[in-house]
Amino acid sequence: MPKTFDFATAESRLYTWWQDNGWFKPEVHPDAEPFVISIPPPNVTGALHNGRAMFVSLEDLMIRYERMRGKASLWVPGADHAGIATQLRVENMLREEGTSREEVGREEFLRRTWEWKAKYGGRITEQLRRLGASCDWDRERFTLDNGLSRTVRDVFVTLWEQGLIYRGARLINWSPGLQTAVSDIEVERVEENGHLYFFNYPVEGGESIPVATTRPETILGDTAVAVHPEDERYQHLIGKNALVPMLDRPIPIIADEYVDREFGTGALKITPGHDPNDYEIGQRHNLEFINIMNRDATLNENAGPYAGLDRFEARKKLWADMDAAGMVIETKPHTHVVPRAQRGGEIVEPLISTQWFVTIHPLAERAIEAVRTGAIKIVPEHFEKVYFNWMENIEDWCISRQLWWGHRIPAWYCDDCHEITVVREDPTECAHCGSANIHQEEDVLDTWFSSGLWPFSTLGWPEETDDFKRFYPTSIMETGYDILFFWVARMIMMGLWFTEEVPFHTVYLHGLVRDEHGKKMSKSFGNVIDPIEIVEKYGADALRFTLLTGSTPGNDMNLAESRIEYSRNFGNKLWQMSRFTWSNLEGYTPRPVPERDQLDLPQRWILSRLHRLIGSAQRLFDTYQYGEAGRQILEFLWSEFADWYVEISKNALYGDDVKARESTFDTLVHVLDNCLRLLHPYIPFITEEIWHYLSVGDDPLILAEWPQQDERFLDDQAETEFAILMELVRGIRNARAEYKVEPSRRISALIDPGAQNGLLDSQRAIFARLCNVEQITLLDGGQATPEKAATIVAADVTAYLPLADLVDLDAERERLSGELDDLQQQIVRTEKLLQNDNFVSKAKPEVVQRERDKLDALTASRQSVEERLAALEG
RNA sequence: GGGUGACUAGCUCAGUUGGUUAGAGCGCUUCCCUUACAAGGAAGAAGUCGGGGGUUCGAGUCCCUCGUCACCCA
Repeated sequence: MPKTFDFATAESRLYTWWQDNGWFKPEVHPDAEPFVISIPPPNVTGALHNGRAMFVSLEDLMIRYERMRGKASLWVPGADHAGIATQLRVENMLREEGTSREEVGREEFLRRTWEWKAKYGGRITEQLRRLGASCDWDRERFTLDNGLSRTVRDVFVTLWEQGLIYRGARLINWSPGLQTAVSDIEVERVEENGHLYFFNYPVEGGESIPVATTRPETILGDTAVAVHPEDERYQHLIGKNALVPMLDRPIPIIADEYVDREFGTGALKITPGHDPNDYEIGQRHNLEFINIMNRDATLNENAGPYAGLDRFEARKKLWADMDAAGMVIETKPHTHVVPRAQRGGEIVEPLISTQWFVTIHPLAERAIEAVRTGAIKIVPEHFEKVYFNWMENIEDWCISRQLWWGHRIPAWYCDDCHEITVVREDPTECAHCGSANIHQEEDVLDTWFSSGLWPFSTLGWPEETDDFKRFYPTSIMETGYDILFFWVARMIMMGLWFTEEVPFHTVYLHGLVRDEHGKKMSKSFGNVIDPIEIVEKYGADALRFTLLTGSTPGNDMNLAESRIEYSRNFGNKLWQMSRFTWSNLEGYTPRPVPERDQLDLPQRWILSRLHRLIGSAQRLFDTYQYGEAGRQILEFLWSEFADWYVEISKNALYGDDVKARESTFDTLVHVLDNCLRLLHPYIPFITEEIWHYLSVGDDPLILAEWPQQDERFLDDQAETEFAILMELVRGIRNARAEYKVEPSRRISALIDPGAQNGLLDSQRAIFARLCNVEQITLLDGGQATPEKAATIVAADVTAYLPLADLVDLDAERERLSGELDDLQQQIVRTEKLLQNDNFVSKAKPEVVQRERDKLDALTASRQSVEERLAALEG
């Protein structure tokens, strides 16, 4: 074995080997129960960021784990076409060429986009591979490929036929820059500094009413002024008409409880055509809906003299004109929430526009029910509340986008009878009047419409394919909580509606990856950690292990490079302990561990600890607590196996006792064997590589069986006894450090073993190895103890280190009395506890027993310390 | 305004769904290149678990309340 693991060459070599052998495919376990994950499809435009590294790590962990458990594990990979993002990308390219989308036309634009996709679309999947993603690449899908497009079309037509899709005018979010509608959840609300504009709204008959607004240009679209019904200030005005400034259009003054009397002036201008809240009020009061804006955010003819002006110019001009007319009261600085497009970032305008919508309530009801009944479980559980809260307040979904890149809506307008024809196969004539004068809808569907079908569309639905029959419903949907609404909710709705089954039984949500101090990673902050750079510097395993053990389900994670370094170090540690074992393996043929009575104490101890670990890991895996499980495996390997057992094993390995050597090998190999299996889902590359060197099994590790706890190895006695040895070793090391005994200096010890005579007699060699105590004399009571000695007490065992030249009696007395205080304190607490009848009668018996045992050990130690102190006084 | 979560060592986080002197990494102090490992080993310092109240024999863990900070939806 090389001195260190060369991840740079090993990773690609192993990945290719796994894949070429078909081990990523569910067919490796042809008849087994399936375990299926559909990948959250990344954008074709995308690059690997830490969020994606997180889902790859988690999903690959789940897939590898279930594969090792013998399931037919299938991870379906793919990408989505990302309508807006991709279109922007190609439009930029065209702009650089000096042309534009409009200039080249729809057909050529699409040709160019596919070309772009062919060239760059593979980058993201290449990056997923670098992390070790064991996807079945033969089943890779793309939301715009033929099969999936077929599914999308089928679903659209079916919903139309069921009357659940309609075309109509509603208030939507319009992105003037992108020139398309976007859905509510594609809009980000950002708190920004703006102004609150106060002015006097003229009222017929010469009066006026003070009103405040953050967007003065919308005044031109006002169709009412509202006050609170109980607001005394404005009672007399209710029912009168106000006059829209500069337009003199009369609008009613109405009363509505929505109005907040405390905010601004307590009177609210109502613009139902350009504000979601006003839209509702407008519906309640049957107000007029006026649209004052064009698609490019200039004002239209409804804005009178301001028509043609850009929205922000209009704001200035109108305000100046109102000022000149004496209506302005004042402007104040004001922070308010501004809606911005998630892609592009410019201010989104709510406006009324004719779009395609899905009537969502019938779908949502089933989706709520599925989670309510537990047919779908969300991990962590508290997201179920978030889910319900959103689902119960859901609004119809605007699914049309004024883009070219996407699934074109399969609807044809008739130029003669003006009816709409929605069909599965491209029509040649109007379904209503038979006219051939028809033209197809220009709009495409929201990308999330196709993503919502992902778990079943990727498996071939609506065809009853073999894959669909075998692998649907899928098992777990693992993704970030930030797309619970965008995506997960929609998959649940669509899945239930169309397949009449839940698309997955569990939703596992991970948190966001932030920088070291919890700030969002962004290019402008310069705090982005690029996962590919990390993989190149530390290896994919280090990144995976950090992401997997550094987070708990649903919680955000702060990623620090020091953490990744530590994971890399752990990999190295694992490599080194394996290399140690490997280097001693010559001539050894692996075989099962001997029966317990053939094992020595350290072996019994480490095997007991190992099998406790396996049990604990299983419990954690069963409850999706992969992070905690990974941390425990590391903790075991590093601070129990390497620090104690590997050191102790050297006694046997370098000794002459052949039987002892062999059972030591058995133990070392057994522990590593099991831990490599446990760790494989976390750090697949290094574990597979070590597995080869140790040649413990014929199969590759990726197909090895997941470890099971063997209760025969659980050994309380060995753990208790070994704990005494550990305490003594630590005590001796501590005394050596305090008295500044040179590390290389071999010393001797006199030990009063109390009731542990056999234990200490048989384990003398441990002290030589672990704390350089070469010669041990066991006292049987009568002998005198050396005066100038450091004393170490563990339970009823007392060790004396005669260090005549170094031990200062005053210091020693101080050390011991400190220890005595400590013991005394604990004894008092434990005694009090045990004297409490309530505790003894109500606590679980094993808890009470544990306290009793503890008290015994403490009391024994106290006695030893007291005796020693007395001797030193004398 | 409605909802969700967080608050534990100087920093970043764990803590098995109540069991008894709270754990890790980084950082800090001291020592050690001992033939698996300096990407390492040994010893150590460091926390009234945000404040207050309650339930319980027992609370970092459950309940109430207050505070601060995030995020989501209006």
